[in-house]
Amino acid sequence: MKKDSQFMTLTNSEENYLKAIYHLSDGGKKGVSTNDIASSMKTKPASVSDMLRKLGEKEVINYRKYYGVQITEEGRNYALQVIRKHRLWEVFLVDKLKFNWDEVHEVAEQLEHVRSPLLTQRLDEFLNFPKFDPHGDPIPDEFGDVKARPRIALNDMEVNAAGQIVAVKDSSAAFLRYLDKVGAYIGARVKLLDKVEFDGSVEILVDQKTLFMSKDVASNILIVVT
Amino acid sequence: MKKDSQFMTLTNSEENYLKAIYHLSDGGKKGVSTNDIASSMKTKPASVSDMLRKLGEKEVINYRKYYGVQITEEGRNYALQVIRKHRLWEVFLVDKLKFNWDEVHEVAEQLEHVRSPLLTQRLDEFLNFPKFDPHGDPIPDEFGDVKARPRIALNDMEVNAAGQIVAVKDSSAAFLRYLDKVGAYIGARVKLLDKVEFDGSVEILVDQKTLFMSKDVASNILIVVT
DNA sequence: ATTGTATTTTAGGGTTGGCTAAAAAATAAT
DNA sequence: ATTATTTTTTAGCCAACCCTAAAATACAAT
Repeated sequence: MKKDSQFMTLTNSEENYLKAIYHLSDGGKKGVSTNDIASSMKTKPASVSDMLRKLGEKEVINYRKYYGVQITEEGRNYALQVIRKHRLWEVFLVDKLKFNWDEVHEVAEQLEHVRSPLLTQRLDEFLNFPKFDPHGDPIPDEFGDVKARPRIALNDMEVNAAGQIVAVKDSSAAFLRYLDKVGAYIGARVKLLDKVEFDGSVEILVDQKTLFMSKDVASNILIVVT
Repeated sequence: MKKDSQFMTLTNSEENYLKAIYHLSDGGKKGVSTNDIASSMKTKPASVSDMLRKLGEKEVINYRKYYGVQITEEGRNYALQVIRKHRLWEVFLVDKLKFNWDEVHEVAEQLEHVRSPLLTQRLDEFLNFPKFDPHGDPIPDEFGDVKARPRIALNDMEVNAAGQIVAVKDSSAAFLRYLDKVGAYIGARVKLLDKVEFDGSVEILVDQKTLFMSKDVASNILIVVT
């Protein structure tokens, strides 16, 4: 049952699953597991299996029973349009309605499902074609293209600048263990409190704690300043 | 099963039914029929019966089988809040996103169901607490109170002013037949094209046609200028 | 008052999306 | 390699909301 992606419509629930699958695969083309989807959506694996069958029939994912799923080209485009709407609404809520950046998620989860291409286009225009949302995440354009986020090494941040950890250069087990121990996981928000001239080490605030980090370590952590 | 109206939540579908019932009863306290609800919602009477039972259990309507339904105090308040959201979004779409006034309904039908008291409040603020929507309908405030629309007789309109027929003073059958014949039903949009000094008669545009109307007739038609 | 018509409700069924419990398949452990 | 464990799927059930067909009730007409 092939439907052209231009005219296909998914239910809100299907859109939410697709979004979750998109986020869990995150660039990497490896499959996503049923359990991961279930826990990220706060639902049960049995419900996920059911939904994967449906999404597979609609060809927005490739589904092989007992193995993970991969999102298809159509699926990715569809997901990106939902994400586009979500992030545009977040910008609206923060910039125009004076919401705090941590109050917007739940409301945007509802607004992202409103179906009106004209609305999305006009909202984009009204907000002056923003490229990033209030969390620093990029807003896909109408074709699904995203602007690469300008990423810098943690030790290249300005003092008092804040941002989000988006990647690490060194991915040795020891390094990742260290990051995990101090709470510096991918996605964590960090603030650079001070730079030590002498050895280039930095004092940062991460996961509600302040700590010192050597220049060596800091230079391997990539940040998006927001 | 009594639920306090402050904390009760209805599904989107239940909200739509309640809104339809509210609009069909329109001030008058007489009951609304199952068939009327069905045709106004483009659904079948059997589906309506089912829903009425549910809405009755939730005490937003008084339901007696085989007789009409009446909306309760709680129901009316709930409906007014949905209508409030609908009309605020219409103002947003027209004033901020440059939609035409006849393009907004479908989108507002979706936006009216977004659940976030903070969003509604901030939107109201952002729009500068509008009292009427782009169609001239009043926007209930957070307590459900609506500002009475300033209504004037058709022949008291300014030349080139446009508005909507909201009521008639004379409701004799002959008069109503005449109105029906010329397409001047309640809710119709009219534009006053010219006034004849000599006899006080008016030239108007209604239902895509221009016609002359005596002062006597025009003075019995009440308009809200928009 | 009885009959006929229109309205409304009930009965039964379909779809979507969730659940639990049990079966099946894949993966890990010995 | 076989067994144990984890993961995933199937089977069966429930609730919301819609439908059609048939039964029940109300209303109108004689």
